[in-house]
Amino acid sequence: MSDVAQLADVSVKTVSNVLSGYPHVRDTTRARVLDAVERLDYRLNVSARNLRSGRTRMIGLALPELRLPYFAELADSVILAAERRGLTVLIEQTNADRERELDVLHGPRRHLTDGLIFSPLALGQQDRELFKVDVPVVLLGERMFGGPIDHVTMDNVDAAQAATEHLIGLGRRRIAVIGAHEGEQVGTAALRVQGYAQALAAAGIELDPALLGEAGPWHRDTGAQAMRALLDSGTEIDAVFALNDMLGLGALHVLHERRIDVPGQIAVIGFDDVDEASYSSPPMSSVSPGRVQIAETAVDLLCARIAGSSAGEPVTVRADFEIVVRASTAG
Amino acid sequence: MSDVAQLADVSVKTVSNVLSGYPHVRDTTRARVLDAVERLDYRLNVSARNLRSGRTRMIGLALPELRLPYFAELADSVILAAERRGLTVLIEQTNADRERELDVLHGPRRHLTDGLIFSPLALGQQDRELFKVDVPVVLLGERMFGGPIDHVTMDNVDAAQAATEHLIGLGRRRIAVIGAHEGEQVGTAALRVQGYAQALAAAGIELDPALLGEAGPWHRDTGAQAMRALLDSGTEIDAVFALNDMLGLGALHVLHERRIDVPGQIAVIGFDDVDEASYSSPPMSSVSPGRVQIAETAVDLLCARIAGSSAGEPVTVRADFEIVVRASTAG
DNA sequence: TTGTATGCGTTATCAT
DNA sequence: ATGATAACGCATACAA
Repeated sequence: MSDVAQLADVSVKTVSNVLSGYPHVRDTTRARVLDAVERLDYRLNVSARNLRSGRTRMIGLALPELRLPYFAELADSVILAAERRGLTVLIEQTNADRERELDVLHGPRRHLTDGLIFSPLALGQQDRELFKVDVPVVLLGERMFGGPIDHVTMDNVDAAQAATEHLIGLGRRRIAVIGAHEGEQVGTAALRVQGYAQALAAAGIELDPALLGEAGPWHRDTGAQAMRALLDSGTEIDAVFALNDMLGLGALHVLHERRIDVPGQIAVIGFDDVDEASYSSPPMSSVSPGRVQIAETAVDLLCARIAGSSAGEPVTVRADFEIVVRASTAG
Repeated sequence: MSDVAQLADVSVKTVSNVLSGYPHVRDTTRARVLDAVERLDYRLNVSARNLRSGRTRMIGLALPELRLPYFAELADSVILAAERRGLTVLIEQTNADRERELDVLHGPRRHLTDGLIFSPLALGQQDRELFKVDVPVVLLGERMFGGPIDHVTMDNVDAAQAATEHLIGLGRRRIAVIGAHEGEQVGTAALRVQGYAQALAAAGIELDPALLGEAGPWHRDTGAQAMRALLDSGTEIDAVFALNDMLGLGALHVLHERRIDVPGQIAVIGFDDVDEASYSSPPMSSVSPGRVQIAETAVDLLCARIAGSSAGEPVTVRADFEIVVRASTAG
C-alpha cells in the first residue's frame, strides 16, 4: 500500500480511504490513487483489514446439508440478500451433527465472521444456554422457541393446518402423514402434525394413528420407505401430507412404482416448495414457506445486531406461507 | 493470548504452539495451557493468524448457482474433500456472469483464500490470458482446454457416445438431443453433441438436424420448452438424450403432461446423475460423472499447488464416468 | 522444550 | 481533505 501511496504521491491513509470508499476524497486524488493501484496491480490484503478493523464483512450460514434442495435454495437466497448489503457468506455444513453444531457456535471460525445465521437440527430447546454467545446469531427453524437470540421462523401449525384443510376440501378423509417423529414434543415434525390434527378436528374427522408414517431424516428414501410401509399396512388412504418435499417426492416415487394414480386414488401435498416440486410427475402441491422473506429477514436482523443498532430483547419473526396447488392435488 | 500465557505460566509462544498443534510440547504444559484457555474462554483470532502466516486455510469454490442440484452436490463433495484436509470452503456464486467470474479471479477476495476451484460458464477459450493469476487455481468443466492451469474434467465425448449407444442398444433410431447450443465450437454442449454424432455414425444412423433441440441455460424449464418444441414440430422421436439432468427432468415433465409413455414411446437419458434423477417418475437413466472423484482430485491438485510441491506444468485429469440405467430407458 | 522481540498490512486516532 | 504514527493479535526467527 505504501508503494501505491508513493506512486500516487499521497499518504497510505489516503490510499486506504479511497479503497474503503471513504467519501471525502477529492476526485482527482481518487483517480490518481486508482491509477497507481492499476499500474502496480495492487490488491488489498483482506486479512490485514480484518485484523485491524475487527470486522470481516462475512457472515456464517450454518445448515445441515447443501445437497438437500431446500437448504441449497435457502443458501442461494441468503447469499443474494447478503450480497445486496455488501456481505459475503461462509457456509458451514453441520450434517445435523451435535458436535459440529456446537463448533459452529463456539469454535474459532466463529470469529472469522461478523455474525451467524444458524439452522440447527441437533441442538434444541434443552440447549438454551449454549446459544448464549457473545456474537450476533439469528436462529432459523423450529428447534427452539423463546431462546436468547433473534429467531426467524414461520407458523408451522397454521401452515400444516392449511395444507390438511386443502386435502379435506378435496373430499379426502383418510389423510396419511409422512415424516412424523413419534414422541417428539418440540420441533418441526411435532408442530406440523399438530396443525394436521387441528384441521382434522375442525372437520370432525377422527385422527387414526395408523395414518402417521414415521420417517427419521426427511429425505427422499425415507419418504419412499414410509409410503411403502403405509401402503403395505393395508390402511385405507386417499391423501398424503408429506411434512417436507423430499418425503413427498419419495412418496410419489413409490406411488408411481405401484401404479397408484395421483391424485385420482391418492392426493399428495408436500412442504417447502422446492424447485423440484414443480417438475415432478405429477407436479406436487406444496406449502411455500416464503424462503426469500426468511433469508432477507434473517440477514436484516443480523445486520442490525452487528451494527449494534438493536441491542435489545431478542425478537421472533414469523414469515408468511402460501399453499401452492399443483396437479398432485388438483380435483 | 498473553493473558492465557500468564495464567498458564508459560510464554505466548507456547500458547501459540499448543493452539497450532505443534507436536513438541510437554503434555503437562499443553494441559495447563488448554485449561487456561478454557477458564478465560479464550478464542484464537483467526484474522491475526491469517495476516501473520500469510495463509487462511480456506479455499474458494466458484460456481454458477447453488440451487442447481449438480452444483449443490458438487459443493457438498468439495466441502467434504476439503474438510478431510483441514480446509474450509468459501463458496462464490457467479450466476454465469462474466463480470463476476472475472472478479472471482482478480478481485480482492481472491486473497482471502489460499486457492480456488473454479467452474466457469461465461469465461472461455478466448480468455486464456485472464486465467493466468499468481495464486493456485484448479479449473473445472469444459469451457477451456490446454489452459495455463490445472484442469479436472471428464471425457464428455466418450460419455455422450456411451449414452447414445445405450439408447441405440434399445433399438431406438430417432434420438433427439435436448440442450444443444447451435454454432458453439467449444464447451460442454458441443462435446456431448459430438459424442452423440459419433454414436449415430458408428451405428449407421443419419443425423437429422431436426432432432437437435436447442436450450440455452440448462434448466428444467428450458428443457421442458425444448421438449415441447420437438414434439410440436411433428418430428418422429423414440428417445431423448438430455445433455444434463435438469433438461431431462424438464422433458420428463412434458412427456408426462402429454401422456406419452416413458420409456414405451420415448426413452430418456440425462447427464450428471443428480439425486433427483433416482426419484423422478419414472426414475431417469443418466451419465454419472464421478462427482466425488472430481472433487477429490480438484482439492488434491489445489493442495499440491498451495504446498508448492508441484510447481511444474499444468496437468489435466479426466474423471471416470458410468452409465446408470433406470426405468426411463429400461426395455 | 520454551521464551523474547519483531513485523505482517491495514485502519484509527489525532493532527493539520 | 489529507498526513504521521500507533496498534490490531498472532507466528516466526533466533536465542536460551
